[in-house]
Amino acid sequence: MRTHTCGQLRAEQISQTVKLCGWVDSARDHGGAVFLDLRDRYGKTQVVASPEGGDSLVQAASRLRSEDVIRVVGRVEQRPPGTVNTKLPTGEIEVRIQELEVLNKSKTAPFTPGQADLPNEDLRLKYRYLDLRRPQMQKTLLLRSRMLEIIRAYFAERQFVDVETPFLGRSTPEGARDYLVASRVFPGRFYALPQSPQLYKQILMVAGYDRYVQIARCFRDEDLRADRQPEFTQLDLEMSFVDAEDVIGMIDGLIARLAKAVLDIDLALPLPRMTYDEAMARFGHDAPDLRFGMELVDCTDLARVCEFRVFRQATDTGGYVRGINAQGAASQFSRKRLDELTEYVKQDFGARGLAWFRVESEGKLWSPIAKNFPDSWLAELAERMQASPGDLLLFVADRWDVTCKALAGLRKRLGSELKCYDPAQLHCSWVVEFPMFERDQEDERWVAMHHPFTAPRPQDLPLLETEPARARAQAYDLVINGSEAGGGTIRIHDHHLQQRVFDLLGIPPELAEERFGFLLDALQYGAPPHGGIALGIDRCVMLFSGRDSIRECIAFPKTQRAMDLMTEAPGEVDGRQLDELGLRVLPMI
RNA sequence: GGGGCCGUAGCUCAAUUGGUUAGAGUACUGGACUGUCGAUCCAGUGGUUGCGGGUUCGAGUCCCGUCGGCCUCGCCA
Repeated sequence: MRTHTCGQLRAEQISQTVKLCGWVDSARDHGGAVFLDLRDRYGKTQVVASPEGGDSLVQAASRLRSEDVIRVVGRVEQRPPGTVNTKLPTGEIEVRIQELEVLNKSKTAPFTPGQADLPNEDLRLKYRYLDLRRPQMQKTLLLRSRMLEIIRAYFAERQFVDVETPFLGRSTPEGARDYLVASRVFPGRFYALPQSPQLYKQILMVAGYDRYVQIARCFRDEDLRADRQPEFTQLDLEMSFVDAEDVIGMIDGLIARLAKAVLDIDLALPLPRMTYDEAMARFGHDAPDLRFGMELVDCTDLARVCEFRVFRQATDTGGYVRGINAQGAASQFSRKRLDELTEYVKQDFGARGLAWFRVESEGKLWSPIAKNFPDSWLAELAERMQASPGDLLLFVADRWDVTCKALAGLRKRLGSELKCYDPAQLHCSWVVEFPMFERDQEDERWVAMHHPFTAPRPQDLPLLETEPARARAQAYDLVINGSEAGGGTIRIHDHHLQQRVFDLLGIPPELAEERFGFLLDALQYGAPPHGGIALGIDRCVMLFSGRDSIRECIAFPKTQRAMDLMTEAPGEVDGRQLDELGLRVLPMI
């Protein structure tokens, strides 16, 4: 039907007769001549209907509207002097229409790809096919496609085996909420869609496929966020006879290749590392944004010797007083905005409050609470915070975890609002040596921080039963611009150690046997040492393309309530389907 | 489950302290125009202000509820 695409024609094709197909992007009707911008995913080309082609041609062209699909046959011509469009790669030429065929007339669209203002997101999602016509969306999906191409090539070159694992598996006791699929053959029994192919890839290691890779779809029935969708794509891989360094090195190479190919950025390897403890101390977060400073400063020792009731109450009960210095920000934060920040740390992180000081000329600290402190103490605080005139100091006095969350939240918010970094910059690093376990506040038990198959550091083995809180895992997270882009661990390959960890997590042997019996069995049949990692592909595309929502990087994403506005999934089903599955829907109260 | 923002013409938005007939741009329809490229010019159509209730002489505006979208805490091994 066509000889060229709409982004292809240049001066070299002048005087050739060509056939183009595409969507009418815009039409400019001058009565005598009609100019049309014809669009496809490759670009735009101006095609012209003029009286030389006949009155009926001009009439037909004047009836065309945005998003009509047409085919034209015509001659490529040099544009007259002064009418070259330098904004278009094809702007030097135009196609003089000889034949015009309307392949499909479009209804007037609720919005068009060319319009200046982006419509609301719900409308974009309902008419996703229109939204996906926008060059911006096409650019992002093409970038995603290219990244996947590079990833597949990278691992193919390194003898990785691509193995597909089941979608229909069984529910796991820990982790995220599962999406369930009812079994027809076994009424009352359910498959679970995979949260990740974790167990299968470990089994593949036991089976001797010592380098496994898969671009795997994963499902988690949890609440959504700007960077979280209920179904998402992971680059999942696993390797045998490796340690953490081997896996990290493998991913270093991949990230560097992607950065070079996609953004033309040369990343220095190896990517920087930081331990979990250091990340929490310096940034209050296990995925710190290292594009800017504003590090957390511990002032607990100073607080302990002051008389200010709020600080003393925190330190006397084993809490901490930590702060950040928003350099030069004092004048930008009115009383009202500081109240907003206070409300933010209270509401979002459960902090009891926010103490703040403005650094005045001569370096004196001013604050409504300053009268609670002697000048010498304030001077010491200013020095600790490396305060300069014009700075804004913010402090949270609370439990360790609250100071972490609140200050990390403030740091992220202020870093963005104060433009502390170049949004186009790409900063990749690793956070390593995560704790093996964390305390479940409600149930008063230990839960695996990563997952229950994570191997502790060999030197921490004795701590498992004595001081589980201090045991560190052979775990590593890839952090890009303050986002967790992926994470992995070296796995337990010893059956006895796996049992010990299950015991510690309070998973009874019978339950472990029921849920993971096949893995525990497999570990006894010659399981090699192994480990791996999974990267969130959607998130990586988001970070590499500089978008701020994962939905912009997924062709057909779901809303915050996990609905697909185009297909209106989830939908109701026929009573007969429920009968076959032995299911009955209860009325919701 | 909690907190916040938003919902006005097909679309993007405006509408003074609660005050006359809810406006603009764009799209759409009709007309003019042979060099535009966000074409231009003229005219026109288009509204249950998401929905329901309340307060008021009077509600797009205030209050309550509800539906939908977004951000976020919890949650996400």
